[in-house]
Amino acid sequence: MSKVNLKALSKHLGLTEGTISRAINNYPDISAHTRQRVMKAVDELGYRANSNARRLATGNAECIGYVLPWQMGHISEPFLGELLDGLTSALSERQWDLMLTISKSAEDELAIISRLVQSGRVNGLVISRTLTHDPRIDHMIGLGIPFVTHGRTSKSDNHAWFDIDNIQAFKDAVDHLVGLDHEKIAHIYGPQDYNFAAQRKEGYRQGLANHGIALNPLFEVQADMSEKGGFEAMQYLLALKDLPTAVVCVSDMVALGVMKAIREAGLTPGREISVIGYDGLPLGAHSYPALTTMSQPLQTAGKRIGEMLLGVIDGDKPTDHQELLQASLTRRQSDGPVCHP
Amino acid sequence: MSKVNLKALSKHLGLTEGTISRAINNYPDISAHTRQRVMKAVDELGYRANSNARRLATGNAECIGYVLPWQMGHISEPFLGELLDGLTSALSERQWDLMLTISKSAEDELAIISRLVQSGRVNGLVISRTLTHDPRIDHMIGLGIPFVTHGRTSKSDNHAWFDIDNIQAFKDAVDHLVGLDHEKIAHIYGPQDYNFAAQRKEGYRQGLANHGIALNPLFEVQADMSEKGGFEAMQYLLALKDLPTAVVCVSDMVALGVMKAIREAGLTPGREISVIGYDGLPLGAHSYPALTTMSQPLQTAGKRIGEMLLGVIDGDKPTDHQELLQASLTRRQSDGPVCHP
DNA sequence: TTTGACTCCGAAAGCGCTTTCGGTATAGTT
DNA sequence: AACTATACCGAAAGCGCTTTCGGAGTCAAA
Repeated sequence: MSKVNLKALSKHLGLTEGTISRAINNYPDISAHTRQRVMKAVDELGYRANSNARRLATGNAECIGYVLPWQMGHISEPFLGELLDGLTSALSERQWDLMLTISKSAEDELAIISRLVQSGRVNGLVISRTLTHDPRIDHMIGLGIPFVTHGRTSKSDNHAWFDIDNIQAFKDAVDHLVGLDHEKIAHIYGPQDYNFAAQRKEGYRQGLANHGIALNPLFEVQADMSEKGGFEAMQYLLALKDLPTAVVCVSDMVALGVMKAIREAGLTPGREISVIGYDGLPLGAHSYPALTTMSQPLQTAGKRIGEMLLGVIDGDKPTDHQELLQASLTRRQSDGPVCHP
Repeated sequence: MSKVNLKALSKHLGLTEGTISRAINNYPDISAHTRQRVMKAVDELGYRANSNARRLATGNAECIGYVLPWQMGHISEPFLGELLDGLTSALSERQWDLMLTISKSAEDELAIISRLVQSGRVNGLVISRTLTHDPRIDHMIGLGIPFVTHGRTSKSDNHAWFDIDNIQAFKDAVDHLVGLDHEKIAHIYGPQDYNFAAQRKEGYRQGLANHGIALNPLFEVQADMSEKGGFEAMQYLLALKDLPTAVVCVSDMVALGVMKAIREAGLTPGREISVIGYDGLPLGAHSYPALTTMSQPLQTAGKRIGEMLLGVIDGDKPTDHQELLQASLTRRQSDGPVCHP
């Protein structure tokens, strides 16, 4: 079975390749009768336009790229699936493709972006895990490629982004704990070059300040974004003379490690020490105890990001596509009132 | 800044486009001197070949597709990240791309495969979560596209695949439990149209048979591949008059739900009822209690699959790329000797 | 000097599609 | 009846690259 291309169709129908192309692409200068004939032949012969030829002729890749940071294979697990699901569903309506790349280093990442863009492989990009000062953004602006970031940076006024209100989320978490009479509230935060980690820490501090609670420097401890990181950070906290009665964690994964450390110290999360996570992973419902967490609307994030990017590619002003969503408290069993021994 | 393409380079260097192309692509009929000149200009002008033109001319997409089953956004989270990481790292050596698609239904999935292949977007495919009778395989064979499956089917002799020895893994799990004097061993299995789920159930049964333990039909219960599924399945088991003393689960996620059900029944996983999972997720180390599990070598799976696919695309016999790896027991705290009250 | 063998590059034909432009047939006007 | 307008399709250029082929030079061997 030889390739069924326009030439074959042309021979089969006795029409020019150009005419067939216009018929398929709904040009107005094709009669209804001819268009039907063409479509029938397309079905029968199983014709499908060669993407690469089409892309070359139109200069449109019909494809967007998602560049994942290196070392994110682990920390991203929670939202990677959801995000990809949303992204592809947004793209599928136009039959566009999603190209996925994973960088091995920061420089590598810029190189990948250049390659993707300059070789015409994609006409839009999505990046995640934005840094407070993110070189990727200037790089993409310099390349003139449409893009949407998942997360803001310290100055995100001039491009499209999707983000969760991290500051508010952690203020809310602190509010909730204060409402349970907690005052000795610790925070396990992530690497501060990640903007979301910086924002969450800021939200924690603002939350304390709102209630006139003085910041205890010993109660702020940094951790890797993993269960192990949380476990080790909590061990540090547990070694303090004056223990916190609550801990807000930068992520659910970290919180799981935190709870393990608490259990191993012979204490019970949610009783002696309350724990609040962030992400709202379904997983947290089955930990011990079930994790109270700030849930972010991940299911829609990917889809919205995809739609926003398509909008920017279509020529919308990037600044018209900036969306801030709120997280919400999902209360389970890892929080409780202060335990007065 | 106008586009820097071969024509621009040609004008700049006073060489023909064809000559420049051959110089860049290391044709032997280009003098060292000329090649240096060309490479220098390439660097200076920042030339990068247009992928779509190149793909059209060569008929090579330099891209492979990974088609994820619908509804897998959830169940795949554990290995999705790892697998993608491995896949892309295998591809990056050749500068190939990875195209990701997520189907919305089974028919949709076949349609996506057809589209990707017939439009020349990819020259190879990877599929995961193979079914016992998997229509995708015949479909891909019919299309004549190189592919590698992650997981076998009931008859996988004629194509390339990568798989874990599920039967052996679950025999090993049963062996381990029998070694701890367990006899009343239950199995929570996944949907049997998934081949891996069928294999694991078979391994469980063989394990019992090897030790002369009669199969108790009440001890086999099906669950969705999620924490929730495991939770509900275990609730069913806990309602039996004669409780099992151990449960082997089709996956770690299921096992987490199982342990929660056990805890809520006032029992302790690893004491009254041992629990063994499958996957070896790092996450399991921080559950309560830490989950004993059969670990599969996920870190290399993606990379091997990528390498195998490239081999098949290069013309290797698909049957030369079949790889079966063994899982290994990662013992933590959710298993223990039989508890005689 | 002629011949042969190389070396190196130019010329040109594609890859399969899109899109503009122009031309013929038909319909609609006066 | 002649003229303008409209509907519809053919012709051809072009997207940017690859690859084959042949030919002009060079050099050594005969």
